[in-house]
Amino acid sequence: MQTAIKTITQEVHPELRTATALENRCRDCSRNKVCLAASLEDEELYAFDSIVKHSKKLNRGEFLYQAGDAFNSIYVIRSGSLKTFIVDEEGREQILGFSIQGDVVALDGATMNVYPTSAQALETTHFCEIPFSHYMELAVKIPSLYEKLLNQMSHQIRNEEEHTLLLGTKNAEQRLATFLLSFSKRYAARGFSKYEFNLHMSRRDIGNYLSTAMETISRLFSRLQDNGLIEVHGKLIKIKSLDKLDKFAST
Amino acid sequence: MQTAIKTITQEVHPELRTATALENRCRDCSRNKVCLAASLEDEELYAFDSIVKHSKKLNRGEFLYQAGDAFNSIYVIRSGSLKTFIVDEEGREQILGFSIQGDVVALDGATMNVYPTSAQALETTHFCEIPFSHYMELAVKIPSLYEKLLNQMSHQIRNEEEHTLLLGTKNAEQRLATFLLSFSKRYAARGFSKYEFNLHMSRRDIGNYLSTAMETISRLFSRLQDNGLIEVHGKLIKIKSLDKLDKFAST
DNA sequence: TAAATGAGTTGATTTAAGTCAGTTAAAAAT
DNA sequence: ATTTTTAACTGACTTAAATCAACTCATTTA
Repeated sequence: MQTAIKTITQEVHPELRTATALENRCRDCSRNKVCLAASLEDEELYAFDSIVKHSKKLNRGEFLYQAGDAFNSIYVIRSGSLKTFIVDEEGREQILGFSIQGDVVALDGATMNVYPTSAQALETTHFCEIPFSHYMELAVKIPSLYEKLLNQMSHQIRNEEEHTLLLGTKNAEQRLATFLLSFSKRYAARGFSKYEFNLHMSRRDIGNYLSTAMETISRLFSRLQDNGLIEVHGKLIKIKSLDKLDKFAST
Repeated sequence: MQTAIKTITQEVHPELRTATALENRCRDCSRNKVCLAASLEDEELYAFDSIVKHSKKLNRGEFLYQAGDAFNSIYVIRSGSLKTFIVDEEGREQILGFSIQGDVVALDGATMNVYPTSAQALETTHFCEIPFSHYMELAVKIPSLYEKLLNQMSHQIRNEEEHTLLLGTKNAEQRLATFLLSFSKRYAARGFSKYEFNLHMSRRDIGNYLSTAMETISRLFSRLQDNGLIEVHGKLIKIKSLDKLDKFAST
């Protein structure tokens, strides 16, 4: 089951993948429809472009920022993935979310002096960095930038609410099924397959996010597989029946 | 234990309490330092004032809005309290938070067509209503209004994150202790006693918010009381030792 | 290429908290 | 005031998931 079958799921859209090297300007970027730059006019896009640093890269395990670091920038993920987490007084880690391509991260730090949480790459990950003070200066001239940010933030609030709903109303199996469905939807929304994808985080991370012991996560993956709902090949997950998984998730 | 000793805790600041009837304008409002109106110049405050409806009132159990209602306004609580919650596909309710005086509510609906969650009064509660579209129009002229909103939203994100941390890393007793401490802090920040206050929500609601059965909440109140950390008189809670409660909460 | 380290899986056992049930206390309704 | 209804409390018992432990597989380092 641990056979390292490397999926090519992330590569079904070569124009997205290979574009990375070329896209040093927002106007050329294949993601400028979903990014904070979305729906800006030519001239506005040019101004926006000029405040963005386009080529930040992290390897697996490296931090984008850590709780306590001076807050300067927010980030948009161009490719790859990361986890955001918080550490309590006793040193216990709590994962708050997993961010993938197109997601804006560090919004919880906006309007604070330091990042309140940490963000760590789960694989090689490319970002655009947006210095927040520059963004806010530009927003005075282009109010739609304020609106984009508000939009992103209210969505982030919604995500946190859904996470709370997940933890509060569902048992471990339903939580895992919901987790898988949520990744399926997010990948689909980005043009990738909703039936197979890599979960780059560890089983421990999934368990932490779902408030469930790693061992239980492992057992549940096996059970879902035994029931024919999914196929598990290490980090590669194939969903055999979205419908059935959906029933498992809610009932 | 259930003796209905009505506390006067909420009334230690008569100027705050009695002000309600008089405060039909932001400039006269005792809360204009903490509200979205905070730090506006005279003229700006006047403009802001003109878009606000100041005298919305709900009785216990009445809804401020329900999930699915058309989104129009955000609200600031002038006095009283409410719970916000979400209902899942199966009809299970999940309480997301409790809001008290000075809190801004409905931010998760901003930038959506309908409220994604519901808000219900826990007692007689007074609000200012702020039509969102008017707010956004005014913000184009007064960019600091955008910043206030962003500020409120990032704080809301932080609150949700802390809630997730609470649910994910602490056992039932620590969760309840943390819950009490959080109310203590919030009341203190508003000029009320940090040692005694009314929890206007039911034990069931507390349990729901903390992902803990109502019966367990009841037992834990008794236990904390037996250990001399708090005194419980129905909904009135007196904290006997903040220090000890703090140790209970984190260790 | 062997050893070491870490991630993941599976089984056995324990436990924190849930559920069920009965009682008491407080509000609400008559 | 008295009854009815609802909320809160407490005890007995059950259970979902955690913990503990042993093992496998994969990846990294020597």
